[in-house]
Amino acid sequence: MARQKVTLLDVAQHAGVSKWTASRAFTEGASISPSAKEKVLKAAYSLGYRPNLLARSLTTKRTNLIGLVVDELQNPYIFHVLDLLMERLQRQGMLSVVLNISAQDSYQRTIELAEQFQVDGLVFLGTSMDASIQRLIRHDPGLPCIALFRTACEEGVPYLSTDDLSATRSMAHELIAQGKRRFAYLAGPASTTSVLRREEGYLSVLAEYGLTFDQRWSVEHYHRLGAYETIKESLASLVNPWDVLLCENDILAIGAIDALHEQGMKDVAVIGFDDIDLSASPQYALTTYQQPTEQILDRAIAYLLSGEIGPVSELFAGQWVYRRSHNPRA
Amino acid sequence: MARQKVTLLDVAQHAGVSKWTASRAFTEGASISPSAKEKVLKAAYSLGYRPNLLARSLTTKRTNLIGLVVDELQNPYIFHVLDLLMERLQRQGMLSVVLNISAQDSYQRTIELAEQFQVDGLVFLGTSMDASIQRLIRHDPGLPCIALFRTACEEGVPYLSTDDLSATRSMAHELIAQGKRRFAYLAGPASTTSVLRREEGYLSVLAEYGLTFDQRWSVEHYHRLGAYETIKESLASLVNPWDVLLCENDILAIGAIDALHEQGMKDVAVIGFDDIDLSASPQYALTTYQQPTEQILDRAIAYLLSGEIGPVSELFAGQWVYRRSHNPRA
DNA sequence: ATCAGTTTTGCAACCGGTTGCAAGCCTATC
DNA sequence: GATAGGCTTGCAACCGGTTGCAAAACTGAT
Repeated sequence: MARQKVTLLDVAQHAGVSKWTASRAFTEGASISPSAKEKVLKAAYSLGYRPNLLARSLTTKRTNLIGLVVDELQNPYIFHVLDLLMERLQRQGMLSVVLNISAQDSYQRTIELAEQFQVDGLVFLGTSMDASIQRLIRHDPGLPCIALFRTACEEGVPYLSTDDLSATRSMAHELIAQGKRRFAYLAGPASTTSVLRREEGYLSVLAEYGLTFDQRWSVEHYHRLGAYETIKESLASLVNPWDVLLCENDILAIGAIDALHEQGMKDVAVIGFDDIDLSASPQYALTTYQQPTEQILDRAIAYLLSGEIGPVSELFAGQWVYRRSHNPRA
Repeated sequence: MARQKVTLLDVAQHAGVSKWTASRAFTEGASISPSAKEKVLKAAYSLGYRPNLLARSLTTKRTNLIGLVVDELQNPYIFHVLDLLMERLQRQGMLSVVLNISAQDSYQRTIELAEQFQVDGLVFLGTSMDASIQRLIRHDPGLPCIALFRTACEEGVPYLSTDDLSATRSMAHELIAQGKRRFAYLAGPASTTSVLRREEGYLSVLAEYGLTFDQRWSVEHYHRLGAYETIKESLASLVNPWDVLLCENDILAIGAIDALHEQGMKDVAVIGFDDIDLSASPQYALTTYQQPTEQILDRAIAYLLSGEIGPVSELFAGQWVYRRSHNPRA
């Protein structure tokens, strides 16, 4: 009935050594004779000993726990990243605790919770962040924090992200070169849109040609249905359609395509961002920007593990993936 | 620089009381005078004190950590469940650590890892399970374990799941009543298929009519692309198509529909299972079984929190959601 | 003012490990 | 055969909390 019945002391007694010697058997590079080590390990195995990592963390100050702060888990891309990140951390011997902001009332509370669990690092995954982050940094200067997949960032928190601005600018140039002139933009929730620079990228190029968005919507969640309904409603009262519908990310683009196809409007170009799995489906065949996910995750994990403070806050380049949606008549 | 700079002792000194009194200020229902409690709380606030939950767990034996063991995180439905579960646990003051079997070599190692982190409970999410689970149960009899969304289960581990068998049997009857006779079945990975009873449900009814599957495939992952390719390949050499394509879950059905539509085969009925968000899209309009997700999660959380050993291992009923795909010609 | 009864508080011990230190042992060298 | 030096080991103390117990303080009634 008693949880964690078998403790280090049990192992030590079973092996006929002191608990300190037993402890050393589990510490790599500790000074212990091969024979003692073998005795301890054998005793541990036969007793089914599981070291209590939490007790250990009390003295070592390392918990091997990384806090993953998420917000919009509706977005399939973020979910995919979460999966990859958790798996990689686990391969490095770390475990992830997931902190959902929407389950707590605020950032403040979420971070407090993470601190209480003594996480070794904190990753902000595609979330907006308010000023209370600052407080965290003050409290715990040794805690590596990093924000992923968001460009703008509060001072003090490094970020790793895609170069949204360059990506969208280059696409805008391309579309204009193809003769497109009437653009619409479908944005996500305001809090997140503000930390991406995709809209900015498109707009800045349009401005060079004296253009702007004919229409612009913002949906409350990164969710297919919201995008679908927004575009459907918009189409009902539309006189002449735009040439291109630019979307903040793929899941919105997919909802938009649902609405367009339902109305039989097959010649509006649709552009996404993320390159989620579904975008490759022949139903959608979405032209989109493939984020440099692996690169960003590799960099993030290196940062978390080494605690190295090197040149953080980098932008990485992905690439445009051209599918049918940007040129639907072809 | 020192992590966790401010400790309970600091707070106590700042408040002018002993650390034991300070400790009591944070324990609900402990015997402490209102004035002392106020002093401590004020000191804690001004110092930015964060109780070390891991240190606490040493004596209390509760970590408020729940291990979530996952396997196939490709499956959007499982991902959705994971999200819901994590959020609900967090609202109850518990945090989730996610353990991915594929990151560890085996179940054995995965469970060891969970034990080392002293989780208060273990949830197996839509995973297959081998006999090593037994060993876990032996080691730690007080640890609540529960398997979700899988019907068959090893002895000793309770499960909560959908009544797959009844669901698929009723659909089979219905389809046969509609005159369908030629069936095909698209299964997922063998390890998981075996713990679901969907195929069994369909087959058992077909057998009553002297029927069986004309064709049956198994794809290695619950992934759109695998299903798409399997069906696409199959269609290439197909002489006359089946009436109904039964799929183990929605994401496979969606891949299958991609392949069917691409070949212009619009009159094969497709049936899914799960009712993921995308199934409601007009592109797919998939007829599928809506799992009783909320019920199962409520029950699971009650079990984990209360440790109650009551009547576990229940099956819950969902409902069929009829959309275009089961009757595409209409 | 006294005393019993009830809070409130301080203390020691403990949870399951780790680590610096000093003592013990072994080996090697002269 | 003595001694220096390196390994191994036991010990005390500690990490940041909690808890049972007993002393202390307060309360109110006599």
